[in-house]
Amino acid sequence: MKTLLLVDASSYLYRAFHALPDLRNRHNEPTGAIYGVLNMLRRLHQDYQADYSACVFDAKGKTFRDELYPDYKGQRPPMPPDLVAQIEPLHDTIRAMGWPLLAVDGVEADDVIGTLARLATEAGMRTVISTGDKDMAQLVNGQVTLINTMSNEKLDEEGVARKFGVPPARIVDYLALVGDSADNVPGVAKVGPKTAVKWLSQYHTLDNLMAHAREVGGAAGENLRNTLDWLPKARELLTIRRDVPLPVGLQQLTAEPPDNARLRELYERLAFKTWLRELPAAGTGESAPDARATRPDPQYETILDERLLTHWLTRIEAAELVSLDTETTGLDPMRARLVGISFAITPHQAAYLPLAHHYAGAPQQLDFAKTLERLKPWLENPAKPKLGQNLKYDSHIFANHGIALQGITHDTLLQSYVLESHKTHDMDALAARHLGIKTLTYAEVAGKGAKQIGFAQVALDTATAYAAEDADITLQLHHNLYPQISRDARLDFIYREIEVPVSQVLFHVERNGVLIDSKLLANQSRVLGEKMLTLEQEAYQLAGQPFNLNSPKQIQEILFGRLGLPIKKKTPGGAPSTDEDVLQQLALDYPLPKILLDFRGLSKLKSTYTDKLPRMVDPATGRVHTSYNQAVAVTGRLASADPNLQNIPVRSEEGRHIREAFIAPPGSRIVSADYSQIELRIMAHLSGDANLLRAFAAGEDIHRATAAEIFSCTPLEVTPEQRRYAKVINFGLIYGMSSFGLASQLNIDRSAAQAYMERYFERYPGVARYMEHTRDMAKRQGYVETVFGRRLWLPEINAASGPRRQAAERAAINAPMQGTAADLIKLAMIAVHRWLQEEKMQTLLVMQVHDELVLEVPQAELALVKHELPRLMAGVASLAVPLVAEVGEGANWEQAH
DNA sequence: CTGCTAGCATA
DNA sequence: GTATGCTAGCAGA
Repeated sequence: MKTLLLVDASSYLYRAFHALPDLRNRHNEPTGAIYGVLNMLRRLHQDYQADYSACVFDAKGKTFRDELYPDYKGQRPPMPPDLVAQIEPLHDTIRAMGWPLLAVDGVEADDVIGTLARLATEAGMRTVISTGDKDMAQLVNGQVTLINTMSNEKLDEEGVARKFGVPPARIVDYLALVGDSADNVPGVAKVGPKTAVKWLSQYHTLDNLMAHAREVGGAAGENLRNTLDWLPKARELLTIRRDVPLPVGLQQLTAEPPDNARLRELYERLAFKTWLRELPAAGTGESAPDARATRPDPQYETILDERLLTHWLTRIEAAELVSLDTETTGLDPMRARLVGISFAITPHQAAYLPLAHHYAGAPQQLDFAKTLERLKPWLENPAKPKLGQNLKYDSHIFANHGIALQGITHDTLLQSYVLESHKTHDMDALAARHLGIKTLTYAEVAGKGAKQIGFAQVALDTATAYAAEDADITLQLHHNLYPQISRDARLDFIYREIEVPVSQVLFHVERNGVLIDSKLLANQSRVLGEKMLTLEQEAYQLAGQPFNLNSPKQIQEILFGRLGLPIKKKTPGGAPSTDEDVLQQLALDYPLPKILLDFRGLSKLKSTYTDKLPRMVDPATGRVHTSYNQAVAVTGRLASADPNLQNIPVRSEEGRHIREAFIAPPGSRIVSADYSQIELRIMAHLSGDANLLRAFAAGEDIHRATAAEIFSCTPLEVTPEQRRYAKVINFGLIYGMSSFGLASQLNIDRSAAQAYMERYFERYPGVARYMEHTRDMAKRQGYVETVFGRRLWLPEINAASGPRRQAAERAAINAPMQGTAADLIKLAMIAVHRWLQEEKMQTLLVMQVHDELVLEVPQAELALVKHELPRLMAGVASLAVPLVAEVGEGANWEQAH
């Protein structure tokens, strides 16, 4: 008779987490629960030589029980972050051990086990279920037994009857009467095991007991009669399903041989030293004491002759996926030149192709131009899949040499970002985190600081060790990370349909650059400088001495020391603050603060923008090329740097002049389109609030509509002041604001702010519910999601520190809205870029500013773009509210608004 | 030369 | 109250 071994891993996970000491590895990551579950699996593996086996986990997602009974598992506290953190590595290890692992979305582990046990019984197999959960007793029959690996208790039919007092077939009836506090399913009040067993032995079944409920005496009988409506539902909740659809059949539940290399990596990372020693050492057959020796020696070669180049080219051409990395002369993507290229096709094997190393005694290298020509067809072939770490950068490098890199299929930077946007994604960190490998750092091969040398000056053997490792590690990371993405359809969408394609779009946007009127900015700099000089003199007069108006420290000495002005607030460092808010308050009573405010405003404009932007013009293209960081913002937004084009002034009159310097070349115009009220619309969609949805559907002025609700008047009666209040409240909601924050923003007292917020939530109850729900989800699972399934992790959501936790709660409220907006505009960028390419248009996408796209449009395409752009932007998704994009056009960015 | 703080520009 | 990046000043190399 064949045996199926089923492990109710989720039930052990919790128990191991609470039962075992807080073990940690050297990165201070928790490992105790992993250890406990693995230990149990190893024992089971020894005790039962099963023909088929599966380790079953609960998967995420609501199940039919949540639908049936919203309070299901309601009392259960959210999973502690230290436990959440252990799930991934545990899954990885179990897979590496060769166990079939099942986690079926929307189905609890119990139901997966119930269904498999039925299938096995029908196939004439014996089933052993390893569980710590008494509910499973209902599955026991002549062929199905339970084993509690922690207490070593075994239960067959007789054992169940002995332990519970009822046979397996009556366990569900028994549980319905007694209730299950762990799942928050109530039973009959005052009825415990004793009464339940007594009733069931007298009436045999729950149905029969209910039919004769009238006859049952005592207070418990009364309670029984009061619970008659509930009991069938309780029974349904507690009944383990045996008929759920499963993605695999019994035949697939055969153990694989262990992947010892992977186990070695995992045990090293988890610091399970004993088990590590038990592993057969790679190749040598002897045990390996330390981390380095346990991995196969990587084979890295340097390509210096035609024969080896041909060999690698042949392999690359045939490979399903090639990991690729460039080494360059610098970090500026528009200007850096190629020094060498590395490739990897299988883990632990890689090659470095040096092309431009220049140092005394450098070996002869293959001809730069000829070699690139040989590589070019493969590099430019979209049908040859490529993998890299931030291939947007490598695309620029190749573009600098006239090569258009195509076939970008995977990017580990983006994989890590999609999985864990809140962490860092540099390769050294990824290798340490996911592979337990300490990689060579750039500083180790090229030095740091002033003494750093260019990569072209790095000796070839060192260069090979570094460059080949990068390609190799990237490949290994891909094997580790991508499976984690692909098993979740929504994450896979974010990665494949948003991040990977948008990276290509950003490459083009960066390369396009934007035209700047440097003369205009120089003029503005001169004017600003003159004004600043005047203000400076006035400030010296008022202070009675000269001082540096750019130094908060000196300002603080003058204002609060020499002049004795009142201190309004302190900086986090404890010094008296001189920020805008403080100076504005002081300006009401004193002249100097106003001067300082004006000076600061001008100084910021001059140093950050009018002086800086002309210096950022690329001499080769005559344009400014920003660089979009696609993997820093935890919410999914882009970040622009070198220079930052996402914080060009717009609010002040002088500031807006700077936008006049963002121009189009003769014959073209600047077109800008921005999403209208995107985050509030997303809030309406996410919350489903009827009132908010209606206002957007009707195309109302949303702040006016809000004001009308809060102040109980018609929209027409709303005063400008009331509308301003409503606008502050609407924005505050997006930021997860408290009444305290609202009060300080509106300069009103806290109780008034509280009253406004209460009034708001009265009028928009769906929004209130949504905020509650979001906080709750964040605490439960440690992350929140955008509409498209991007995960936004909140590591501090269950922090012990009150302020930190509250900050995380506010971030949790904001993240789905900011993140969904980011998803939408990324989709829009992809759609717009695709359209421009397909139609072979001359129009260039030149900037993205969170909810706005800026394009440079030749006169001939102007009408078409102005018509199509807002349509494409509005059409990327259909939410419960209409998306609206507003388009403008002008000779410069300022006019286009 | 590097790293930190304060302050401030945007969505 | 959310999310970023950049500047100047300043302290310790």
